[in-house]
Amino acid sequence: MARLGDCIAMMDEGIGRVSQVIPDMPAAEARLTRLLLMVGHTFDEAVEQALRPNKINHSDFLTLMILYSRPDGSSTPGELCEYTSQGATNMTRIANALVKRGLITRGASEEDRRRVVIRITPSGRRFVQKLLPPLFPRVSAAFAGFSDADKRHFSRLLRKLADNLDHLDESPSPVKKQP
Amino acid sequence: MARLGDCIAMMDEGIGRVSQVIPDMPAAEARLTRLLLMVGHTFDEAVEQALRPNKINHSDFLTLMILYSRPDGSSTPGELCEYTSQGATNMTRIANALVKRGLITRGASEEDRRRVVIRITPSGRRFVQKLLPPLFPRVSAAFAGFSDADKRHFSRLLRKLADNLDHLDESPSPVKKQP
DNA sequence: CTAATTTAATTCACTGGTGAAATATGAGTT
DNA sequence: AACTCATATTTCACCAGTGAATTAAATTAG
Repeated sequence: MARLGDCIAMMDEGIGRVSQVIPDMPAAEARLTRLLLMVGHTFDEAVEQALRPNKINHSDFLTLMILYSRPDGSSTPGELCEYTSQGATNMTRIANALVKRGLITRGASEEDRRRVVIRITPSGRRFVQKLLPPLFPRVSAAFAGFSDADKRHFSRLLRKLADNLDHLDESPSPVKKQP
Repeated sequence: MARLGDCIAMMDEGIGRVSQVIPDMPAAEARLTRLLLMVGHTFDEAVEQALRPNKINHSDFLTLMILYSRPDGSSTPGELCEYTSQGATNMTRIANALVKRGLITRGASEEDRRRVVIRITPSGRRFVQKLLPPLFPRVSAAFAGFSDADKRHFSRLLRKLADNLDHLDESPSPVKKQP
């Protein structure tokens, strides 16, 4: 597989050429978008690869981590869908897989019988505690050479992007409401 | 679907709680990793959504864009795999789809008859030229509020991350080779 | 020159994820 | 209470992407 640096160099040149043919393209923003997508995708792959020895995939792991991080260790499919950005369909599959491995339990809710309550098991907690520490060195290595200021800036810029994305579809011309 | 800002808030709290149980976790880096993955994923979705009216998906579009950006408008499946981070299997499917729509042609290479030469067609070029401009406002909007310095910093940090990722698996302890 | 190895692309079987429809419960209205 | 309407989850059919095996051509070794 090509190194990411080579892909980026190639993308830089490509956008340079395209922006000569189509001059009103926002080339700087297009570069940043491609850059973000490429780095994000590679990060994703790296996580998937790090999890593979544990025979768990990223979305199953993320779901389990959310349960682990909850004070009461429980949630519902609907809520997990929201926070994992997964569709309900896929959450059913994820829950099936985690139940089969004994990492979570699935039970009916008392208050609202449409709801299903998902809860991490002791075995699930042990699994997380065993799985996490080996990931730490790679997580740290990914940000090697980042100063504290770099980390703050990066965090700020990503959060700003998130905010922009949240408002992308509302008010294409955000004229202030007339009072 | 939950707003990204809510997912981020929830992630922040979750990592806070987990890092109390597992104190040697690199919490700042874990936060940045999750942030990057979440924003990257949402960007991906936004692109996919913007492309949907044109009945083309992200990887098919990316492949076509690479061809479009080439001076000679041609490449090979192997090369496209490298630069799109797609497997060869999937590139076969992508090429099939684009050929069927008449956006590219597929022919045998003269020099190396194992190779297949893929070339964008005039119709493919028109398709790209028609498709791109409507994307520009959203691309710009995603980076609303980014100063030029912000963009430079963001670019620098992403490229640094890319470089780190390229070296993640080589030399976990980068001791200089003994001469 | 022939045999063994490597490289490029494809095919096949499978995993992961999505949209639309089905099922079941809860909530609001008259 | 009976009738909508909305919500939560699951099922079904399909699209997208991957690893292993296959085919064919080029390269290297003997």
